Amino acid sequence: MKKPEKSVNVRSLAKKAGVSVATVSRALRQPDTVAPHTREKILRLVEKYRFVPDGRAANFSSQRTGLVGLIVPTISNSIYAEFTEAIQSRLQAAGPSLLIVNANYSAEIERDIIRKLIESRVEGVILTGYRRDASLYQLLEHYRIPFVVTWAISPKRSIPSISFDNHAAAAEATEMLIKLGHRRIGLICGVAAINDRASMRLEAYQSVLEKHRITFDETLVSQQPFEIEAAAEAATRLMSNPKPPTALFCANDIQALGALFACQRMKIRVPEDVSIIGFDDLPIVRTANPALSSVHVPARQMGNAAADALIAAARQQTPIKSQIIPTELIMRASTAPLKHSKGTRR
Amino acid sequence: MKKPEKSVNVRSLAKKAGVSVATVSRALRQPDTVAPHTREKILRLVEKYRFVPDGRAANFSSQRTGLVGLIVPTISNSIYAEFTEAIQSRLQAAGPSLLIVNANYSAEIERDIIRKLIESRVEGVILTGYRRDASLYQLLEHYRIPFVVTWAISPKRSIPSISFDNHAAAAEATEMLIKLGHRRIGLICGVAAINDRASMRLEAYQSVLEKHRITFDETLVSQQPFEIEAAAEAATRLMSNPKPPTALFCANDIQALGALFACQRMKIRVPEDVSIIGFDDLPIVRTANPALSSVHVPARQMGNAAADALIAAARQQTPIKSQIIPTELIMRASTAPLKHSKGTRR
DNA sequence: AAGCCGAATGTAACCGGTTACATTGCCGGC
DNA sequence: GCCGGCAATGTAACCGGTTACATTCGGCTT
Repeated sequence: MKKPEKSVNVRSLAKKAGVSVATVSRALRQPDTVAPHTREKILRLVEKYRFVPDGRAANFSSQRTGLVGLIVPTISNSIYAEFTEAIQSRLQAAGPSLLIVNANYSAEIERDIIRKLIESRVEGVILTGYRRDASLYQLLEHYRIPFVVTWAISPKRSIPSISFDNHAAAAEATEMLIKLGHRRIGLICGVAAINDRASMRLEAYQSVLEKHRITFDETLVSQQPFEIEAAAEAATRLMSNPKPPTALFCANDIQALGALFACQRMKIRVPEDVSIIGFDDLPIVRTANPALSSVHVPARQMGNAAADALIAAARQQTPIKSQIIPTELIMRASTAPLKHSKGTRR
Repeated sequence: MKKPEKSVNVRSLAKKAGVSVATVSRALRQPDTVAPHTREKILRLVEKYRFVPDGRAANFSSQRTGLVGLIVPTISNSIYAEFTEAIQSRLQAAGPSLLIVNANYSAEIERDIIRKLIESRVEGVILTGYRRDASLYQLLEHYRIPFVVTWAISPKRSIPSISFDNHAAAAEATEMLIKLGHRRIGLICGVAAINDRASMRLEAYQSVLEKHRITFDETLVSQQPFEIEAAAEAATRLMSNPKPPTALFCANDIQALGALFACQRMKIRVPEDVSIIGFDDLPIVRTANPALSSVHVPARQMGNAAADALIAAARQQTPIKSQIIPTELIMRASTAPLKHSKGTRR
């Protein structure tokens, strides 16, 4: 009762064309090594039978997959879209295809993904963040799969990273708010326990406060998943503090927008009553009212550099060199010097 | 001078364990068909040598890939993120992995992608929009790869689609604006020539105007790529019209936000001076000020249904049934009845 | 005319699991 | 004591291209 349908393959095609399998394969891969007449006869048959060679067999046999894996924590945030597009266009120019996978901020999912990528023998992996089980890095090394960490600087020499410096970038933003005279500075950031980028930005915030002898006030910090609604609620809570902050540093632009909208609802003026600085510099925050100050993140360059590095590593056997790409704090209309309104602390 | 490194595989492992390759394979795939003692000996070796079986060989040999391809026009718009996540979680429960690819609104890229998906012998393909070369559908059919169109209802019976109705949804929004008394209604939408969803929404807008005997004014329509800045500029242009529209229908929420921000800049009040309706119902428009009215798109259900349909089609050989999923026009604070101010506004 | 070269093509091994089928060995029933 | 039957394991074909190496043959050199 089985289907008798033989799928067309190089052997059946070779028979029809009256040539050998090697000739068919060559006609498709290296057309100029086949006599024009033979080649055309074969290509006509390929067309006629709509032959699409089995890529698995092809790269299984040739021992090359032409695949690079990219693991991002989410695809909801469009900052990763820009990053992904940069990687994709670089890879496309060089050959390999990109396998985009979404780990959803889960270490377990990421573990499974990495395993699957190794199973499919990808020729490179781009990781987001450095914090993960050491055995995963060992596995990649064991299979000689070049990999590179992005969006975070790896603290270990053996783990190459191509990234901007989260700590420095967040510190710069916090410093700027202090320079503007702010002392009560709220922080809305991601959940540090599951997100090393959030954790580094939080650390930077704390260390800058400490440097300026401003006591850390836990009630001014809110760790939230990256959903605008959650951020808006967090901002509402922070601004309802008996001694509300005069500035908010949001370690993510989605959260900054949530904070902005929440302030507008509460009739708290930005930047007159509260200054806001975001992080990522998404196109949307440039267009918002007021346009939000934000830390510009070099997503595109980072993607380009990571892709180039992997391509080079796959070609030669050279190890990947770590790079640090600068960020830029872009000041727009959402930040202003602190006004010393009477009756309040200074 | 070649590397002497033999990668570990079932054969080398079998030798070390003193068993046959079949036993190794079974120890990994069907552990209970192997005697506990043997199984543990093998698993210990797998652990020791960090053996990760070659998935290409595995699914090449077993003739199953466990792969489903998803082609989206962009990953920048977070509405696709929700859709993608729904698909991913359904597939994960059933087994297959999801290959996400970004066609970037380009027919050529999409053509290459479909070819590559066929080459890798995916077991299903989820497409966005129905408008594409017929030969691509034929190729998929020829290779017996189940596929389904989403985000647009396919006009052909032979092409199954699981989608909401773009025409009906856009018509409902336009009707609502008319019902609120608006007669001069601007439209900002995607580029109809490259985007069948945009084109259907534009058509719906036109047909509703016609139904209400409102003459179509070309200067009130702007087709734009989905970037907030472009939409903001378009809105600025539309609102600078000597006879500006009293309502804007934006066939995409990103564009609606751009329009909202542009109006705020121009000190045009929303909804007092101009009503805005968006499309997609992104979380961000619910939080914006004013919260935007928008056509809620069933991205999650559509993703679930599409994934389920492909899984079913792959299991049995049943063809996929088309489905239409309802949308819902959600009215929020950005829309108001037309005020009959004579001559002036503001 | 013998010998050589290179272009065109053919042959078959190979990539690394999977799996149908074969084999082995042990137990219990009769 | 023989044999059926089952559990555990082994053997080897197979998936479908790729490619190293072999072969064929026409033409050119000397």
